Amino acid sequence: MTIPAKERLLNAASKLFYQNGVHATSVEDILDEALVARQSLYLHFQSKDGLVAEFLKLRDQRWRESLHAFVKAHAGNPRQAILALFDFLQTWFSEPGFHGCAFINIAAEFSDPNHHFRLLAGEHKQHVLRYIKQLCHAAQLANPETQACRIALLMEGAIATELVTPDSDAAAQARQLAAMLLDTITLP
Amino acid sequence: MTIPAKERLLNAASKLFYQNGVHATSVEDILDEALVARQSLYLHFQSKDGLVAEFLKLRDQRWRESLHAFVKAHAGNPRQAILALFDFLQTWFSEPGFHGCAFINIAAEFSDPNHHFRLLAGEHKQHVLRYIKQLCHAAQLANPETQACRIALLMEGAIATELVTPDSDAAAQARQLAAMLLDTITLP
DNA sequence: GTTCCAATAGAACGGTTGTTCTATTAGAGA
DNA sequence: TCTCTAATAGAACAACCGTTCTATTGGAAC
Repeated sequence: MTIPAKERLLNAASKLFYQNGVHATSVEDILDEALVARQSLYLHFQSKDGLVAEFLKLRDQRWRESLHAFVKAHAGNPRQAILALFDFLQTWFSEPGFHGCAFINIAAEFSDPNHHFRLLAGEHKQHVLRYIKQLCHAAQLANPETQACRIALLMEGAIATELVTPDSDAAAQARQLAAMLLDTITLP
Repeated sequence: MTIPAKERLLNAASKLFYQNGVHATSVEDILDEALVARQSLYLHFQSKDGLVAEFLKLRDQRWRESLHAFVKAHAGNPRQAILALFDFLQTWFSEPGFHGCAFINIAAEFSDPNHHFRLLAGEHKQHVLRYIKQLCHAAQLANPETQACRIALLMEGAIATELVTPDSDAAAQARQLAAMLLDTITLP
């Protein structure tokens, strides 16, 4: 019935790490949010850093699952599937508490490219790119790998823009650019 | 001859804040980097936060000056001026110590959109966008304001992509997309 | 030479950080 | 009932945080 402490900890940490950043979130904050004893944290996780790593893995998993589900639900044809990526962004942006890409934010907070968190961020982006490549292949685009990189770049641009300029309708802007790209590619 | 303490402080703080983030940079770190006494910091700045604000203002000024100078030097015609934005990004990315956009990073570290740092970040992006709009007007593009937003989004996408995936040649990718956009706009 | 100001060194402040230790409690399975 | 496990409360830890205080130094302007 009651949610076990480990799960509550991970949920609380995920919320706070994403919302306020890793450095700005103290262990005390997490304990308060999760309503869990201090010792329980070190019983289930090695350290705060260990908890951060678990947060990133969970975030990667959940975010990509949401993306896949959304595209599957909103894709009539392969071309629409690619455009659905940007509709997904739009709904994501409108959610309360949106605070950009957790993995871009991690890269902003930790400068060493070889830091464990940074490697997890790189893996996340690789997984997303691989998925976009699948969609580009399915849409039978010319140079699908190149197009996938371009689509990914448009998504990154929308996410970053929405974070600093929330009233810019960045997802729709990026969607229009993607549509233009698809037209330019498929026409000749 | 010798650089005054205030300037050394601001330079050291700028380097460390940009490289490692605000939260990860301690006052002690700044003093060590600047070779300045502790009291001197509080003699020239109100607090660490005050120093952060000065860093952001200086960063905004210098970065935009570099951009303007580069475009002025590499722009044969108005269309080339727009593409030069992405050549500027490419040279920026190749500089040692590149660590993304300082203002995106600030937004990642501070969640409150009304925080002073966030407002400074918003102003920076507004200034850059205004400049891009000037270029789009000069190039006599249809719907220049809309095109400027798209160009800005492509730039954001390149910067974010380069941060997490340094081997992706993001600036060139974005430049190609911009060129396609300009062709699509100007042809009909 | 005296005054003035920028800059220095270094201790001290209260508060917070992540982590560990000790001891106790509640509930489920045997 | 006894045992095992998960979870709790709360003190304690050393280290670090941003900031302030006191006292001193060096050089330039007058």
